[in-house]
Amino acid sequence: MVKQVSKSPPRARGGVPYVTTSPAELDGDTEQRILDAAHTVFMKTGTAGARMQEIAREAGVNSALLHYYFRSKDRLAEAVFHRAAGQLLPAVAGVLASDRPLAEKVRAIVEIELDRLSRTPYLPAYIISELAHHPERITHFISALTGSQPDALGRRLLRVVGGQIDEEVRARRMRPIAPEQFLVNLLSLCIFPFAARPMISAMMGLDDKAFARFIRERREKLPDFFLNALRP
Amino acid sequence: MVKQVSKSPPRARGGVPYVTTSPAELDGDTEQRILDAAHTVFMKTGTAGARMQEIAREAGVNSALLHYYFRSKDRLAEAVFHRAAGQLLPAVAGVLASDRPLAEKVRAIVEIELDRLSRTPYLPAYIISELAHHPERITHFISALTGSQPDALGRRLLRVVGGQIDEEVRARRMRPIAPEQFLVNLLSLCIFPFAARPMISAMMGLDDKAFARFIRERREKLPDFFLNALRP
DNA sequence: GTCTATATGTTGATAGAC
DNA sequence: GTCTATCAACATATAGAC
Repeated sequence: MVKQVSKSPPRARGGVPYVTTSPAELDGDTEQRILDAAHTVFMKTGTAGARMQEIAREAGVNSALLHYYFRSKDRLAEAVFHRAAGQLLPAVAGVLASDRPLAEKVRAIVEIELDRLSRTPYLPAYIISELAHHPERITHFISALTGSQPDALGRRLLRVVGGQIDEEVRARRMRPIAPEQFLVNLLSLCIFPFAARPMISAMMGLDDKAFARFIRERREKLPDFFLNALRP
Repeated sequence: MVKQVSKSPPRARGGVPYVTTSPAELDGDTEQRILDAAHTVFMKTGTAGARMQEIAREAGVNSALLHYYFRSKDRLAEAVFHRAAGQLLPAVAGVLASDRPLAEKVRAIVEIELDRLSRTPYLPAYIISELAHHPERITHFISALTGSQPDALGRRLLRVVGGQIDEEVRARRMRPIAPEQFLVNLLSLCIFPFAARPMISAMMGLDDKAFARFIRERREKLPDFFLNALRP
């Protein structure tokens, strides 16, 4: 029942120099292949619905190897989630924390996020679903977003953006809005269409191509929509 | 393997007159209690993660009864999803289809949706997660939304709203926007905060109370934000 | 590191008494 | 309609050979 905590993972990846690509390394080493396979399967079925067997098949290895590298399904799930979480927002956080003008930030975020999500469209649904069923993974989500404590980053971003909003308001270039609402509005408009894609596509009768077109139009029009909302 | 299709469900609910509340009916009849319990459990764990046993416990009955009423876990999941899907959007669809002025529709939808979701905050994550893992349930989602064919309702709404937008644009009261973008923007702003609640709460350090306050502020400010975005 | 074989525990589902 | 008892099918995880 109680497992020894440190049947240490086979090796820490990273600093091995001068390794002439070994046979296993040809298409990425095994651990990486497993992680990728797990990512694919978890994405499609959700962690609870996924079978270790299928992940092994997808990775082209035996299922015992998954346990050799990741010890348990739950830890594998954590690893995958952690990596996935690192793809949703850190670029956005970087832009927000910078000292560029607010309007420029909005344009940059819309572009960055819509481009990224176009490449990994299932990411939002996966993250949302995972967080709904495993609230304890919020920690992973945050730490994937940054190295700092849970809400330290959030607070910093709110302060920075809040400051910029105040400036704009004082200069009569913007109507007041709470920075929390500002951020949630922006993220909602970027992320939700992907999270709710099946719904949206079905309701409006969009096939894959039409959806892509819809997103391209969005990428172009959304920044103005958002910025107009804040004109005084 | 092949199951006879029609070991018909025990009875069709609905038209039984003059039934002096039988003992079982006192706190809702059994089928209803099971459905409610399943709703709760599926919501929390997701369908794949849920256990029939736990649903039975939650309903206060034996797990064999679940199969008596719903035949299989999958059918129970369908029933729950169908009912849940009917809570997310039909009120919105009703407002959109009406002949009220566009601005009024926006205000009504924000209020209706935020009020409803405040009462059932896990609904969006559940629907999103379920649709991501079971694309085949889109049909249920749509038919729960209306009696009509898959995208018939969507098309009608787009036509109505599109017409109203055109009017407003011609009268120079609104800047042009595709009705698809209009609707997705509105729904994004209403629904996403609930779907991504754990993320948002963690990043901004909101407890339950602060989140509720956040939503109340949103209910008040969102309509103007949205309508301002479309000023010419 | 990677495989085969297997232990161990759940889980959805059914049979049959009441 | 509701319960008890039980089955058959998996799924996760480990042992141990190579």
